[in-house]
Amino acid sequence: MKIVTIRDVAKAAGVSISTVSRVLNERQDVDPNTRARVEATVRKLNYIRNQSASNLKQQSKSCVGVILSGRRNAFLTDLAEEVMEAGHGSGFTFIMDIIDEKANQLLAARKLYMEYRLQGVIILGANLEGREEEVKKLELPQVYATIDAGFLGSSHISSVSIDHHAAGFEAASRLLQLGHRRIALLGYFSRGQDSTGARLHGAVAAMREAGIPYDESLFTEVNFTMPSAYMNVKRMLAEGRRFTALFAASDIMAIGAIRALHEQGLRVPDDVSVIGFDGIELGSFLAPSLTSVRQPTSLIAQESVRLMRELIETNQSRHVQVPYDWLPGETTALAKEA
Amino acid sequence: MKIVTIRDVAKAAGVSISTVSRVLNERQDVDPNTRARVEATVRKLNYIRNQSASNLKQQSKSCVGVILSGRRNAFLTDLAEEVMEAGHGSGFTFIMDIIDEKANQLLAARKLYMEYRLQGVIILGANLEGREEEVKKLELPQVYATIDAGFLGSSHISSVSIDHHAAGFEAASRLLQLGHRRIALLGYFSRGQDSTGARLHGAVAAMREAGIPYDESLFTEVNFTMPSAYMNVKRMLAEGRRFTALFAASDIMAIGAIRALHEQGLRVPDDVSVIGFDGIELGSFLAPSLTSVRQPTSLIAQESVRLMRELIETNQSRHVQVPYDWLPGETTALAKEA
DNA sequence: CTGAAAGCGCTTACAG
DNA sequence: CTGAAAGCGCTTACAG
Repeated sequence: MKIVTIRDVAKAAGVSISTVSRVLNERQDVDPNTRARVEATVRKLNYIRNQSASNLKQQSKSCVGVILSGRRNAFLTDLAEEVMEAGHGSGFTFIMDIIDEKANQLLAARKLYMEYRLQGVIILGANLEGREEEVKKLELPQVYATIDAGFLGSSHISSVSIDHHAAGFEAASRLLQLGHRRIALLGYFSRGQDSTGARLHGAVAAMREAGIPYDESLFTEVNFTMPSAYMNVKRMLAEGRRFTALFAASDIMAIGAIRALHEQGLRVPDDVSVIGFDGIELGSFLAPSLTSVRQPTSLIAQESVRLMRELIETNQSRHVQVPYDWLPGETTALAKEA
Repeated sequence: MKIVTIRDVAKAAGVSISTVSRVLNERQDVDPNTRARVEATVRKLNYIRNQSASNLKQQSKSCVGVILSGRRNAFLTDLAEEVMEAGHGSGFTFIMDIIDEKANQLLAARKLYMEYRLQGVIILGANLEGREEEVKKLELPQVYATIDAGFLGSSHISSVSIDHHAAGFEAASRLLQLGHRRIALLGYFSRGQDSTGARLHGAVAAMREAGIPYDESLFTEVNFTMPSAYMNVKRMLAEGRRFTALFAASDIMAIGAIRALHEQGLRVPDDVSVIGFDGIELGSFLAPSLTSVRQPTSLIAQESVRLMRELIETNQSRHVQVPYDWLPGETTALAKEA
């Protein structure tokens, strides 16, 4: 395939490459007639700009990196899509890097920044636990989506998230109101500086308020995949650890858990109530549909883009909290004992 | 953040940038001592190569594009991941473009090719129906995964796929053996040059062989999303179009269909048997688990990479067929009437 | 409003 | 085995 360069376009249109470049970059200081002629030539020759060459020079372009931790996390991939959509509308160009869930997001962000000369990086679903110093040393505009990074106190870092602790508190409260006393918890159980830990800590707080002490035997550590949730719940059941309700820190984990319950002959919600987290599309198409806590994907995406713009244009750091929704479903019911 | 360039590395290591470049590109004509010194400097300075600059020059690099049609298609996103994995091991660099399901893959391929000076493009989940000319005009090495592009007879095009027609035939045969006579079909119904059409045509052929003529009222056109399958099956049921089995051209569609059946009070598989297609991970975690036809993701991924290599290195075009697996599940049962 | 020229950070013949 | 130099295709002050 013949490669058409800006030089070919310039020659064919009878102008200099500077002028073609101006037209391509939609600068206003071009004569309308010239512009029209160049545009026609671009179309006729099927010219497509070489991104590498363009990026090499153009440092001021609003090219932003998006780090997606874990491609299997339906919530995050949805969020990534919405971020790109929200950004395209307002002139951002994105370059996305999908990394392993367990990979270091900060290293990935740094690498992407260097490789493509970005203006900043939006990091989806990060775990900042114990990485305060590392994050602060990364001196580039960062926006963390789904986690509150305010505690870092960094001037080049913004974030947008729901109140994970409150959401976890609400989920557990709903189960308590239905009469459940033995509630299993699925997820990571960190100190709570990350979103997942905060959800579980919130749930534990609700239980404690209801006079139910934390029962370690009802917690099982699970990474954010269906197989992991499935295996761990299966093991819990095999070990005779019984419960009438289960709160999973993600919908995907809830699905794996439900399968394990199903194989054990336990029915959802008749024998065990289940609440997930995130509110992914799939949840509402399951039978029974999944009860969950919805994170407002579009809103988080829009805020991420807005925060990135503020960080780039006015050097302003903010930490935004957005509301979550309770998502009623068919996997929760009154506890049998009640 | 300070940006470290190849010049900085050269200065710090006391060599020329040519030498640094040689080390970075793992050329063999470098003194071991010099190499070690440069590598140490690279690490010390945390140098990361500017991809734009590198790509601008280096046309011979094995950079391959991957076009993913539709991010919501779990099978294709899995496949994409496996392709990148298979390729990294063998020295390919990938640049992925996720486009809308309805967007033109060929335009996307061309654009990606021009923007990044690729060696070729791997296209996942394409529909070639009625685009023979357009595809052939795209004079760049193309590998189509999941569809047989042999009919194009193009020397710069290879492909790898299962026999979709046979797979569809088998799915329907299984339902027929279970005594089903009224079998609903979900998907696109094209002339059969695309994978989805072939699956449905295969199913129809099986039914015809069993003496069951094609009943248009049992077919519903659905795009590859859960909501679309859900809505359309809901409509079928509302219109009183009854069936005892359903074959969906993808697992995702099967899930949407099952939800519609559930809401109508029809139980799966007691009242309606369901077979999906693809064999995505989620299927086996549903309760009941989804009966399906598995496309061998890893194998398709590996073949795609191998075919691309052959196309680039030896200019050799091939069309490979890989086997599919029958994936037994819990959504199929004997027809009630039987 | 337009063009000639410098330069972005690399890679790669070429010469030694 | 190593370095100086040309050049990849663009963008962007600068001058007019």
